[in-house]
Amino acid sequence: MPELPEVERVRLTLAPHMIGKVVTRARLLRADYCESVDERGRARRTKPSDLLEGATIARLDRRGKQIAMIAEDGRALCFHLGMSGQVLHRPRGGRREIPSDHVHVVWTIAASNGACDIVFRDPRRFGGVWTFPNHALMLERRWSELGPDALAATAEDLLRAAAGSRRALKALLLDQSVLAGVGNIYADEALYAARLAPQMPAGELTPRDAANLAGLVREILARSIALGGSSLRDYVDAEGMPGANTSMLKVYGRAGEACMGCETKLERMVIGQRTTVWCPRCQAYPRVDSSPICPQSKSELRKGVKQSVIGS
DNA sequence: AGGATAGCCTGCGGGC
DNA sequence: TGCCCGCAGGCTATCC
Repeated sequence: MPELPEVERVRLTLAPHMIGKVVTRARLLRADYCESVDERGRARRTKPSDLLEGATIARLDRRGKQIAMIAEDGRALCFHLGMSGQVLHRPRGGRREIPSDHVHVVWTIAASNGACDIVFRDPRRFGGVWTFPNHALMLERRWSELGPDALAATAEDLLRAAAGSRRALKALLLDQSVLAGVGNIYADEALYAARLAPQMPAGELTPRDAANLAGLVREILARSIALGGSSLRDYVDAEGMPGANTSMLKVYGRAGEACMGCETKLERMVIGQRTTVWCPRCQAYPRVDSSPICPQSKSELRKGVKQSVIGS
């Protein structure tokens, strides 16, 4: 389930194969997987040039769970991996096996040390690709609705959205217009670390809670990036490598098991159509002053980050 | 208008 | 062995 850390790993592992390189060929194998617009923003059939054929890639950007490819001549596209999307680097003549089913886009990249393909596959097709004649139109059409990137989450971002709101705190964290990049896994993990109940009305968030929660969101995401992301089912980066953050998860996927802090059986509930796992004691609501200590101190988080090397 | 809900889509594991 | 069902969930459209 690619969320911000997994998407960032894809961006980081894709970058050396694409930045400064020329796209010699771009193929869309499934027409309905990509939407394109002309200079006036009107929908049109996708052409290879829309998918950056002939362009030199200037940079790869990311906002939340979306990645953008920006060409030197201004053309731009962005994509979302949805639930099952993968963007894989395949060297020409290489031995690396890539499943050939569910492939929707293939970019061929020229390089002095040999050509390669960048293969976008997405079995469940919850993801997609959107192309634009210029970067500004991409920002306007696709990224303007997104909140600040969750790696830079602040207490103010949360408090602004939470003010007067009765929606569940977890639903707020999952709202991409509040913070871009948090998904079901990291929402549960951050709320557990912050000892806040997922069903708590967002409007009850105090400035102190918000500061703590924002800091934990940043640190949990940063640590996961450093560890290569969380591989639950089929997530791998562009080099086909799974992530090692899965073993760091304290509540996600552990319903019915014991809380690592207090041994209480973790409960499962549904919030906003999403499975939510939480500790009814550590994350008590209404709050209880004498709740036990859960093992997710900031020092422990920092240790996890420092022990890993963040790629550039 | 904020907030909740259906629907998209495939693969997989459990139960029979 | 094989089939059916439930479940996984990011996002958009739609409804209340």
